[in-house]
Amino acid sequence: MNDVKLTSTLAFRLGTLGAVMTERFSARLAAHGLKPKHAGLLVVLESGTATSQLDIAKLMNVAPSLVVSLADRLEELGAVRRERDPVDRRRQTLALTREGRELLATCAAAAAELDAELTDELGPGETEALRSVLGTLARRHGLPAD
Amino acid sequence: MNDVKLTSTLAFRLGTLGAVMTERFSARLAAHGLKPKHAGLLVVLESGTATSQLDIAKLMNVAPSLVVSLADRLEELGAVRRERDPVDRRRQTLALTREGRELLATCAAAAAELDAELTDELGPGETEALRSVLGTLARRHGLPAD
DNA sequence: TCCTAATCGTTCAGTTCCTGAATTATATGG
DNA sequence: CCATATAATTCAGGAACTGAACGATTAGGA
Repeated sequence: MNDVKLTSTLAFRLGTLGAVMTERFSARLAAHGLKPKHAGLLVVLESGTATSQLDIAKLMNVAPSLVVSLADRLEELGAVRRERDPVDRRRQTLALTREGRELLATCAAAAAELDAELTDELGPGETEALRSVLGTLARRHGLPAD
Repeated sequence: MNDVKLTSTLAFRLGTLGAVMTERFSARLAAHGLKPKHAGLLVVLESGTATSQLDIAKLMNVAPSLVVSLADRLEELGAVRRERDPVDRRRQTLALTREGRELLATCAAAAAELDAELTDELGPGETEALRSVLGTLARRHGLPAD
């Protein structure tokens, strides 16, 4: 019988820490009328990886119908423009507006504050190690990277 | 204007990776009739930090009514025994059974498998660095540690 | 050229997970 | 003892998400 402690497992700790972080992130975004997934959508748009709503849904691992409501909200805030693709008129193309880019920068600033809070009592070496490994994992597992 | 990329932020990456991990964890637990929060409750019980349902709720940052249903399920599986505290008969004391301990070990094994999967392409140094920093963060931020 | 099948966005009903308010049982302190 | 506080429970409801159905558009044969 393998005798591993659940709490000292990477999966468990990433899960718990991740939940804490997205909750804090969510609290900050609320002031701007956004939820974490809105920020996720903005990220996808900025990356240019996908513009049609279906592609975005696949990239975000989310139902297409959810992208609709996320996009509705962002359009409402003027962060995103919806345009029919003239080549294939079934497709809706989402484009970041200037306000959208600003909003994304605001989200990034909020996240940076959380980072500072999180690594408060960490040595600079530890912080850099964490940043580096998380970057590697993000790349290896198909998550949005730089 | 601060020019941080949201995707390269620790908060964002921990959130995303954490979501991926708990989803995978959830998928494995499903085979045993459990959800991640059930595992969380088992962890709390094993730690001995809290036995009354209200204390458990506080520790888990969750509504007391949720603990009721989590405990219901675990009792159903024979993983937990509910006993009225004879000193204060309002309190329900939750105690891990042998089956509960076994179930917890099963969860830990599943998480360990996920760890292996996650760190597949990481060097042993990186893996150890990650484990160490996450341990530190868990301790600093009041999350369950060993 | 039609006609059928596929694709995209959208709507909407339903599921899941969780919270907060009421309820019951018990304890505690003037 | 009585008023008030506390523990567990039940239950209605909210937030977030999914999946099925639909309308509009496109594509690919015969």
